[in-house]
Parts: sequence; structure tokens; C-alpha cells
Amino acid sequence: MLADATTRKRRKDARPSELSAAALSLFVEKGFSATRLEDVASRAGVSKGTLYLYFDSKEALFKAVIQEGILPVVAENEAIAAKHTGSSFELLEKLLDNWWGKIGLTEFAGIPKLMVAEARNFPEVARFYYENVICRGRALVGAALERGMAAGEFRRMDVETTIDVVIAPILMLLIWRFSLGCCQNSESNPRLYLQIHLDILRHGLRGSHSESQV
Amino acid sequence: MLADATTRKRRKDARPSELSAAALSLFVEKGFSATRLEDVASRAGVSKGTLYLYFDSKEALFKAVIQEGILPVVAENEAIAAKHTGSSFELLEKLLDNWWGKIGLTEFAGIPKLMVAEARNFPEVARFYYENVICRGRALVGAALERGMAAGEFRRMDVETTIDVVIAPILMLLIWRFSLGCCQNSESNPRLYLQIHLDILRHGLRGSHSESQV
Amino acid sequence: MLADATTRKRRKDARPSELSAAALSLFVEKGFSATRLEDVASRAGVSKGTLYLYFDSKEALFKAVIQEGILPVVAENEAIAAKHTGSSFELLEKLLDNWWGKIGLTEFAGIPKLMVAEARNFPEVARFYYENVICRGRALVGAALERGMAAGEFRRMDVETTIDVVIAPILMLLIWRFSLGCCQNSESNPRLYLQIHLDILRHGLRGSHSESQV
Amino acid sequence: MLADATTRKRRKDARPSELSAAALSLFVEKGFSATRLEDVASRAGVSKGTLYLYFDSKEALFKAVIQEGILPVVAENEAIAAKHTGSSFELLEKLLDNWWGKIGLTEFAGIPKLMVAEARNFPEVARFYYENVICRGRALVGAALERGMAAGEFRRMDVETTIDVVIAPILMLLIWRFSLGCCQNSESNPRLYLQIHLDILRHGLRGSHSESQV
DNA sequence: TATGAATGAGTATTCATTCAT
DNA sequence: AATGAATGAATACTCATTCAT
Repeated sequence: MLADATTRKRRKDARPSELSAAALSLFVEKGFSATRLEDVASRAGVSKGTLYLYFDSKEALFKAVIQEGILPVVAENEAIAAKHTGSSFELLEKLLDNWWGKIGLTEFAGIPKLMVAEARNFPEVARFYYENVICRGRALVGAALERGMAAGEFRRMDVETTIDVVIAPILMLLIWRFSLGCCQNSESNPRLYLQIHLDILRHGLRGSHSESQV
Repeated sequence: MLADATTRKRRKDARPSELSAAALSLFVEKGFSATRLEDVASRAGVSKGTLYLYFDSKEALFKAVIQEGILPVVAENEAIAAKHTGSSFELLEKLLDNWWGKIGLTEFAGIPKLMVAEARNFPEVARFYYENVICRGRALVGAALERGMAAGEFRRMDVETTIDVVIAPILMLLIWRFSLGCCQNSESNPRLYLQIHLDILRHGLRGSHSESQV
Repeated sequence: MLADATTRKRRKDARPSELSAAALSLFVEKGFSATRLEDVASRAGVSKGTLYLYFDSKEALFKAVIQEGILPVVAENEAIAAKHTGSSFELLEKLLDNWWGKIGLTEFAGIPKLMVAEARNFPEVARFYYENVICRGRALVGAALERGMAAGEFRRMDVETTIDVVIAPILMLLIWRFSLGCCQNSESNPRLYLQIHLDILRHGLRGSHSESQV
Repeated sequence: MLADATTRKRRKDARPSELSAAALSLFVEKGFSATRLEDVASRAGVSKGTLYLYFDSKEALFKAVIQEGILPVVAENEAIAAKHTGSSFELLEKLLDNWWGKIGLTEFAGIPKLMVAEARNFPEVARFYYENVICRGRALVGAALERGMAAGEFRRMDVETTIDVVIAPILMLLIWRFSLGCCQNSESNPRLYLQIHLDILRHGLRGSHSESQV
């Protein structure tokens, strides 16, 4: 009896994240519209009605999916940046490492593709994501770039734009995996991809003395 | 009379591309599922039924949208690459310029976001896009990279992976514009973005003598 | 020129029956609702619009199909009955022979199945058919039966009901051919069927002296 | 509480046959194509969506309608034939009696008309009906005929064809009721019709000694 | 809490009908 | 007379959402 109650309690507490996990994988796989709530429920092992005990609507489920996954990682990265000492490029590497471990290698990897696909239909969620993930992530990269420029480690460039160029391949890596990546026959090698991205940045962002070589 | 017949003829010939243009903009804006064919029709100034005179189904319309826009540009870029003389980096710049003018500045700019969002739901179209756009585009960039490496202009790197890193920011620029780009308040500056991307590449791909500086 | 005009004239005169012939075969094959006017038109070698030059609506076409086919045969049978001398059973045979040659062996054979399938949806046409084909046909058979009973050739039975029993196998033969007949593997033999029907009637209708044997 | 649960259960169990009964009457009345599923649902007192909880498609509903009604009666008739002793004609009468009571006087009476009208459009269902109803019914009649011929009760005739002639008026009686029967003013008298059919058969099938009287 | 039967608004698709040429 | 492009009403079917149990 008691055990049952406990189990049930544990069950109940876990439900929302079980459901949003199920939703995430289906949303990522088929897109938001093409995902049926019945499938979400059955993947989570509950009935369709139960879903509505935890989420008011399909859109609310979408919001939960987006909000749950990535925020903690952003906060972690902010902490990493705050206590970083060493070169600015090393900071970029650390941020990327953490992101990769916490997002790229987990089920949350699908979120960027999902958010990109649905941003126009859910402006409110898009704004939330933009402000809490994108902006804060850009701020971290931006601070690292400015720090490096100030130290002469990186040459001077338009910071706001450089942020985007630096981030783009990382987002694209995940987006690709959940979209056209299905079509390619060869195995992709994300480790190598990220390493080459960093290599190019290492040279490409380098201090102004390099610039004269152009 | 004659004028009218001609007009009608011209009208009929123009219909398919009028319709696929309308469809493209709605698909990009709302996603495939969330786009109602009635809206596509009325944006093109015709009735729902007329759409079916030209496309067998919503999916057929989707295929047409994807297939029409980008193929010619790929072919142009292949021609550009074939007759190029000069540095390999200049070739990359030329390819990017043409792509930007023919895709980035036109209505076709939305295709990458659309394709990314729907690839999983339309594997057949995704494969078509992958083989005819992605593969051929990658081949062009890959050839330029290898040429540059052979000439000592670029240092040696894993070509297949570098291709992806080089292309990613360009795709991401378009994808962003049609997704989270809506959220940002500041005007984005794609010219500057592409220039910085090229700057970073110019330094980042440079021949091995630079590598010792790391 | 003149030839052309003549041809066109002949063409024009023939159109309605070409169209209703095409409609008949499609109606019979697929049913009224499932038949598309475009298919009717193209089977008749004209465009969809042309159909409307000759028939106001799909229902009008249906009426024409029903009305054209069988009426003349009814009239012929009335003439046959009027001038008949000989036994009453021979009259029944003659009527059946003519019906078989003019309906059963022609494209009109499909009309009974069509009329049966659609009677409820087109009460007006059904009534027309009932009054002009069914009633007049029943009257002919009824007269033959009464004549035979009066002569002692047939035993006394309820005429109105016997008419139906006598006619039923003949209608059913045609209806079957255009419905479940498709399913049977063996070739059906309508000649034999009709002969056995007549054989049974020959004995079954026989005068009252037989009745005592029951 | 318990009562309610039971009620609901009973409700759910009853739904499929409530729905197929509603469908049967509408299909018979208007034909398959002309019947709207919404009307079927509302005749059964449920909403359109509910129909799809029990039947996958309109065609599946059609199949169910056809399959449910008649099969049990065929089986009953097979049992009747198996245990019959007495004259072969009496067996025919028994079979007819049972058919009439279980089909002719029930809602299932409309099935033959429906099947005839739609056979061409649903070859699969038609085949099912042909094999499970028609063939088995014909086998029963055929066996009775052969038994009677062997006993000298009936004269020798081609059995396969005679089966059809014997069955036709019975099918036609039902088909008529749901088609052109609407048009006739006088009340039809199916009892009398069947009796006359049997009377004619009684004389018409009789053994060869009668034949000499022709 | 959890269920799943029931709902009905929403959309892709078809096709009879019209009409400018 | 003939065409066939265009129309839009009609309908099968889906699925988010509700609610009685």
C-alpha cells in the first residue's frame, strides 16, 4: 500500500518530464503539426486524457519542451564563463564542450531544429527561446570575443556579427542531424566537425598581425 | 480577341510558378502542415479547385516548390567553377556571391528552412534535395578546397568535414532569417555576416606555415 | 467544305446518342454517383463542356439514358402481342425472344441494374420507367396469362403476382450480369437459363388438371 | 455507478451494430456514394467522429454491413439442409421459409439490392459475398435439386442453371422492394408471391412422367 | 489520478457546372 | 458548336480537446 503510494507519487512527479521527453522526440522527428498527442501519450505509456492533466494544450506542451531542455545549460555556461581564467579561445572551447556534452549528446539535441521549424507559428515561445537561450548564449560568446580582442588575442571585428558566424556551424550541426542528415550515407563525425570549426576559428579570429598577411 | 487569347495563354503558362511561389512563401512562413491550400490559392488569386488543375496534391506542390527554385543556381555555380582561374579562395567567394544573388536575395531564400523543417516528413523530396542541391554544392566547395590545398593556398584538413563547416554559416543565415530572426530587434546585416565569414575563412583555411603560429 | 458541313451535321445529330451510350456504359459499370462526367465526355470523344450543350445536368443525362433504351422495345412487344395467334405460352416465348434480342444482347442490357440501383435517388425517373416500361411490360405478360387461363392452357392463379414471378428471372439475369456476375468463374449460359425458365413455366403454369397431382 | 459503467459498456458493445444498421438503411435507401457518413452517424445518434472509432473508413463500414447480416442465416440453412428428411421440395420450402423470416422480414432485406448496386465498385466485398453467401446458398439449392432428381421427384435438368432460375425470383423480390417497388401504388403481397413461386416450381420441377403431358 | 469514448471544428480533395474564348 | 480553365459546394477523414466514469 505504502509502496504503491510512493511509487505512484514518484510516478506522478516524473510524469511531466516523461511526457515532454516523449513529445520532444516526436516533435523533432515529425514536426509539431504532424505529431499526434495520442502518439505522445502512448510513447509515454499513458492515455491521451492523462496528458491533459499535466498540459493545458498541445501548444503548452510545446512550450514546456522548449523551456525545459536548454535553460540549465545556459546557466552552466554562464558560470563557466564567470570563473574562467586563461585565453579567450580556451573559453570558447570550454563553452562549446559543455554545450556539446549537455545538448549535443542528449535528447535535447533536437530542440534547435524544432525551434527553427516552429518559430513563426509560436512567436511567444520563439521570443522566450530567443531571449533566454539565444541572447544569453550570444552574450557569452560576445564577451569572450571582446575579451580576446581587448587582449590582442583576436583581431578587431564587428562583435555582434562575428558571434553569429561563430555560433552558426554549431547550431547547423544539430539541425542537420535532425533533417537532411537522414539522407547522407556516410557517417558524420561531429567530433571532427567541431574540431575543424575550432581550428578555423583559432586561425580565423587571430590577432591583427595576421591581418597584414591577407 | 487575339490579345485575350494570348493573355489567357500567358496566364495558364504562368500559373504553376505563381502557385508554387505562393506556396513557398506560406510554407516558409507557417510550415507545410499549417498551410492551408485555400490560402495558397487565394494568395495566388485563384480558387482552391484551380490549384488541383496544376498539382495533384499538397505533397506534389511541396515537391514542385523545392525542385524549382534552387537547381538552376547549382548549375550556374558548376559553370562558374568550371571556368574559374585565379585563387581557390576567390572561387569560394564567387560561388557565394552567385548563391547570394540568386537565392539569398530572392523568394527562394526560404527553401533551406522549409527543407530542414520538413525533411523527415518527406524523405523522397529530402533525398532529391540532398542529391541535387546539397551533394552538388558540397562537391563544388570540396573541389575548391582540394584545389587550394594542392596549391598550398590552404592547409591540409579533412575535406569532407571542412566543406560542412564552410557551408554551415551560409545556410544558417537563411534559416535564421525565416525562423528566430523574427525575434531580434536589431537589423541584421547579411552583407557584413558573409564578409566576416569569408574573413574568418581567409585566415582560417590558410596554408600550413600559419599553423606554426598557434 | 460542303462535306465538312455535312459531316459536322451528322456529327451533331449523333452526339446525344453517342453521349448517352457512353453514359450508359459508365453508369452501369460504376454506378451513377461514381461516374464522372469528364469520363463520359472523353469516352464519347468530346470535351466536358460539350456535354452541357446536349444535357442540362447529370440527372438529365441519366433520364435520357433510361428513356432512350427500352421504350421502343416495349412498343414492339405490344405490337407482337396484338397480332399474336397461337397458344398463350408461345406468346410469352415470343415476347421474351424479342426482349432478349433487343435488350439482353445489346448495350441496353445494363439498364435494369442501373435503374434498380438508382430508383430511390431519382424518383421521377423511376416513375417514368415504372409506368412506361414496367407497367406496360407487366400488362403484356398479364394479358398473356389471362388469355391462357381463360383458354384452360394455364391453371388459375393470381395474375398480378404471377406476372412478377414470371418476369423476375428475366430481370435478374441482366442484373446479375452487371453485378455479382463478375465474381463467378464459370461462363454463364443465358440461353440455357432462359430455356429452363421457360421449361419450368411451361409445366408450372399448366392447367388445373395438373394441380390435382400435388 | 455500477449501473452506469454497465450501461456504458453495453453501449460500447452495441455501437458497431447500431452503426452498421444505420448505415445499411441509408446505403439501401440512397446508395453507397450518396450516403453521407454524417447522416449515418446522426441516425445512430452519435457524432461523425465516433463512427471512426469503430470503422476505419466508409468502405470498411460497407464491408461490415454486408458481412454481418446474412452469414448466420446461410449457416442456419446449411444446418436445416443437413438434418432434413422428407421430400426435396419440402426442403426447398424450409430453406425459403428460414431465409424469409431471417432476411426478408428484417432490416437485412436491403442487402441484396445494396450488393447488386455496388458490386462493381467493391470487387473485394463482392467476392466475399459471392463466396460466402451466393455460393453456399446455391450449393444448398443445388443439393436439394440433385436429391430430388435422384429420387425421381424432379425431372432431370441442368442443375447449375436451374439453381439460378429457382433463386432469382426470391432475390428479385427483395431487390424490387428497395428500388422500383416505391413506385407501385398497390400493396405488394410477398407471401402470395413466394407461394406462387413455389407453386410454379412444384409443378415446374416435377418428375419426367409429367413431361409427357406437355 | 487515470482512462478512453465521444465530440466537432478543420482541411484536403473531388467533381458538377459555368463561361470566356 | 466546341473547348477546357476556373469555380466552389460538398464530403471523407483527422485529431485536439472534453468529460463521465
